[in-house]
Amino acid sequence: MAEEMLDALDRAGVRLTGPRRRLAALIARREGHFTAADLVKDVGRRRLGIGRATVFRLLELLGEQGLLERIDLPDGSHAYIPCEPTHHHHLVCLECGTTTDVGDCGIEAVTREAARRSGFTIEQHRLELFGRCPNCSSAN
Amino acid sequence: MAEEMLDALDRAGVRLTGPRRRLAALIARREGHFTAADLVKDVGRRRLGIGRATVFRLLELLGEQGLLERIDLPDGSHAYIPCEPTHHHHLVCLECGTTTDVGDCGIEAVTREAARRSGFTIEQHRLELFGRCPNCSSAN
DNA sequence: AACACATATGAGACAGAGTCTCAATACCGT
DNA sequence: ACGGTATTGAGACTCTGTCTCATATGTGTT
Repeated sequence: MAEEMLDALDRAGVRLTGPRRRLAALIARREGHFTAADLVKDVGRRRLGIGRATVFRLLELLGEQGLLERIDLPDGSHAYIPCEPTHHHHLVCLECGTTTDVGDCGIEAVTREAARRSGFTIEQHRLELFGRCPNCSSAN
Repeated sequence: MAEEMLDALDRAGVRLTGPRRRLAALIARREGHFTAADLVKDVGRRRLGIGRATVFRLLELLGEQGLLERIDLPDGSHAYIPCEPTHHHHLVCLECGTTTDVGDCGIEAVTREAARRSGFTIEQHRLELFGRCPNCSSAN
């Protein structure tokens, strides 16, 4: 997972620096979504001495490579989810933060229908699903 | 439109104060989506002397009444759209900012399918469509 | 029409997210 | 090992949104 990110960065032609390796490791060991602030806190807790700006810069880089996607939580804050660089949507557990990807579940048909009704040309869409994961639903 | 908002506020049992009336008028004359900052700027330009906090407070109130919905633009910033208080989704023109509502276009089926595949219990979803409105598409 | 009091207001402090600058550092091809 | 360039950390800065609190303003009652 951390390897995967570093490979992608290498392929993108950026340098594999110490801070980037350490951050990749931190991200890899996270589960579910996390915010930039979470990462910054991790950095502080482990006294890695990595600056805030560097954290944001890596998040942006990984986003560009499609290895991380930024989602908008229901409360309006931003979070990141590690994921494959293919088009898909996210299912976020509101209780434990776990996320799962779901591929195309017929959303294409929905956007086509919306385009037909409105006359709009649709260029991008965002679908986010929130609920409870199997664990949290049953634990209840 | 401004009337509609004021009626709703009245029904909600809040006071119809001067600042609220003036803000409702400002919102009513806007087209498409707008940000809190846009409104604050309007207030400043017209020297209405309405505080920032009051603007945010009214946006929240109108949101609670379902007359305004907050959406997340692709760039991560927040905007508001005046709309009817029924469940629906938004189509946002990336060029001129116009928005249109689309009702249920089959999204229910999509969420059911995602729930089946993942085992999640889905509680809420957010679908936002971005593209170009008929005008902007033809103007090209 | 005036009252009484809860609600709303504006100003500005505050908190948090994210960006920018810049001098110092560290990667990496040669 | 070297040199040029990309990257870094620190901290200033901007922007969004929230909070506090003393003051002002609606509104139901009289």
